[in-house]
Amino acid sequence: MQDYPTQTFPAPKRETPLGGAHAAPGAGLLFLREEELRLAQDMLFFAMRDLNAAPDEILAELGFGRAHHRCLHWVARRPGLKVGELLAILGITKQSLTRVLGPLIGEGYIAQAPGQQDRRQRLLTLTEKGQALERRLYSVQRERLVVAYREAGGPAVDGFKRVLRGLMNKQGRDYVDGLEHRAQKAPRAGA
Amino acid sequence: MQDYPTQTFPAPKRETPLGGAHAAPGAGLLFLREEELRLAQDMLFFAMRDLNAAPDEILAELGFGRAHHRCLHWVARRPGLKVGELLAILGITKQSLTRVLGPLIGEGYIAQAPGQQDRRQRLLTLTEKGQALERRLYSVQRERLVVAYREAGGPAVDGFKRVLRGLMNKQGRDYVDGLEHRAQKAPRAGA
DNA sequence: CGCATAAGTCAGTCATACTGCCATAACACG
DNA sequence: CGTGTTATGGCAGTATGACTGACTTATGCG
Repeated sequence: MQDYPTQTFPAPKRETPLGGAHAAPGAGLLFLREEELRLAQDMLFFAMRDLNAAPDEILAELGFGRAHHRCLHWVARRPGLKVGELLAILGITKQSLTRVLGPLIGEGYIAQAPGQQDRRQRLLTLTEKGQALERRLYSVQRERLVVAYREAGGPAVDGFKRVLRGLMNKQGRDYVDGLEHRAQKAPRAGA
Repeated sequence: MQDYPTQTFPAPKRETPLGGAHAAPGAGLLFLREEELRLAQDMLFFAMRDLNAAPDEILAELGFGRAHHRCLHWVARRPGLKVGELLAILGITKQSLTRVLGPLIGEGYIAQAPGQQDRRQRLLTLTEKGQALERRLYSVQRERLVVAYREAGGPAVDGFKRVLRGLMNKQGRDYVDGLEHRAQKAPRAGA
């Protein structure tokens, strides 16, 4: 892993000579100003960088990378996932997936089973070893998520999810909507 | 770029045999249940994947990648940024940065100028060409952000930022707090 | 003057993506 | 039953973005 300095670099300059371009669209919708959208980019960058740092360390010890984490995560989330479905979720090519999935299967983290209706399919599940690793990776991210969620509070979490949902394509929305439906919770993101 | 199918894969299984582990921590804090935190991971994955898709296409045409986008973004955000500061933000090594920054400077997207107080420093700024590209990249992400923000509404955006802030390390928080302070807005995330 | 700092550079490695092409097994339909 | 399609797996080659370690140059500072 990489130990980038925790150094607090000097406060931002804010001389951006671009500030006035699409600056104030709706007056009432201040959160649509350029500066707010730029801030969203900044924050997403920092959040993803810092959220992935801890899992990356664990993965590096085992000779794995983020791609392996993504595989483990999605197989954990959807046991019995087909290879083709995993490809559609990850948005990578079959060959790229093979190089990640191969070692995970070879080292006994993920198991394959032929589909019952369609025996061409290889349904993916986590072995006990795979579950152990995936839970370990989850739990270090969990710590950070719990702190952030608890500090922010329920309504903020709700807003967080509403915005994230809006950033996704239909595929992702269908997935999360399906989850919420199954969980029979109060619908929070009105389609 | 990659054209993953918009295919809506079948609804999730939800047989996860792990559901009961840390399932219900606080009763009143339902958003801290395992399923909620897993959902956060899912949604962040989809949101980042889909938010980056459009810029990736533009970058690919020019022979660049996401790393170049990150450079352009941060130089746009903080004109006159020092190389060392950029390294601290990106969290990569000098050598990795060189390979990204080199072509951007060589092809005239980013310019360097010696620091006035300290002439060892190379202060980074966007050239006009660089500004044009960066704004093009920004604007395609902007579309998606605007839709998400507008659909979600102001309070949701506020919650979105609160949670993201909680996911960051101190470095990022100092940065965004500095921005908010400079913008003299009502403080929303109590430190 | 001597050490520290900011930045650049060289050489080698690794992980993760890509493309194109081919193989195998199983399903599906006329 | 045969042909075409689908699901998966594999090989060869390439590019990007990350890494480590060691070295150089220019500058700042005590």
